[in-house]
Amino acid sequence: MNTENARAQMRKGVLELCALRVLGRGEAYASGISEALKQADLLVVEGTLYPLLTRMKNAGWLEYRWEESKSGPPRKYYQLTEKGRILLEALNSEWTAFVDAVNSLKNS
Amino acid sequence: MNTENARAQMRKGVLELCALRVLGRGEAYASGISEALKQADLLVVEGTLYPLLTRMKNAGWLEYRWEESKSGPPRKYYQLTEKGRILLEALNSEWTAFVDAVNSLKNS
DNA sequence: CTTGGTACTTTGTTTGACATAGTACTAAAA
DNA sequence: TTTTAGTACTATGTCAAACAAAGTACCAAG
Repeated sequence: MNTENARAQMRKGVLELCALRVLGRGEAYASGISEALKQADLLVVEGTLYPLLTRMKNAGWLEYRWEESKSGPPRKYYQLTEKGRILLEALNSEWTAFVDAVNSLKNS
Repeated sequence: MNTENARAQMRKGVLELCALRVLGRGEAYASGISEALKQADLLVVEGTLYPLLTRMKNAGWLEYRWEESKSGPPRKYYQLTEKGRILLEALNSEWTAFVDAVNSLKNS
């Protein structure tokens, strides 16, 4: 096992939070979100991101609109719903508590 | 979806790190590790912890010795191997980088 | 009208946590 | 002695979700 694998494992647990955080900045489409995660060294592949967005949309956290593109097929621009915004706040709190919990194991 | 579920998801990605951190303090057996994780609000169930320890032992990160108990069957006391200690250091670094990465998504 | 690039979709595989039941050992109660 | 309760470890099956890979659709440039 390499540590690359370890980061992949860690990533899994917070993918939703990460995607929501990106969308918290404003609407975006899949490739844009993917790009933002890549910038943060939290790369995910298509086969993960698209189903994730669909799940979150079905859960009522996101909604989308189609927008034409000059360089290819139309894009689905996602944005947070009110419900999604509330969830994001809750997940942010969870994340902080979680990080503290893991860090508390470090010593002693 | 409740946020309790969210924490469960987050937990999954770092279970190995958490178990290794507990063992970094000194040898321990399954119930002791479970107790330590519970203290940190990172509870895992038997069906998760035992297979995890076995996987890590098979990977060469842990070894164990049997010790008799006055109140029940003998216990497997696990401890880090040299390989496990090196991995723990690497995972600690990964963890820090990972937390930074997720936090970098928070604003802008 | 074919080629290349982009965007989204679909299907199958794999991994690992979890639930549950089962085995084994000890000590104390009936 | 036999039964019961508590503790520790093991084994089996299920499920969710990330991932891999192939497919569909749209556009523009050659």
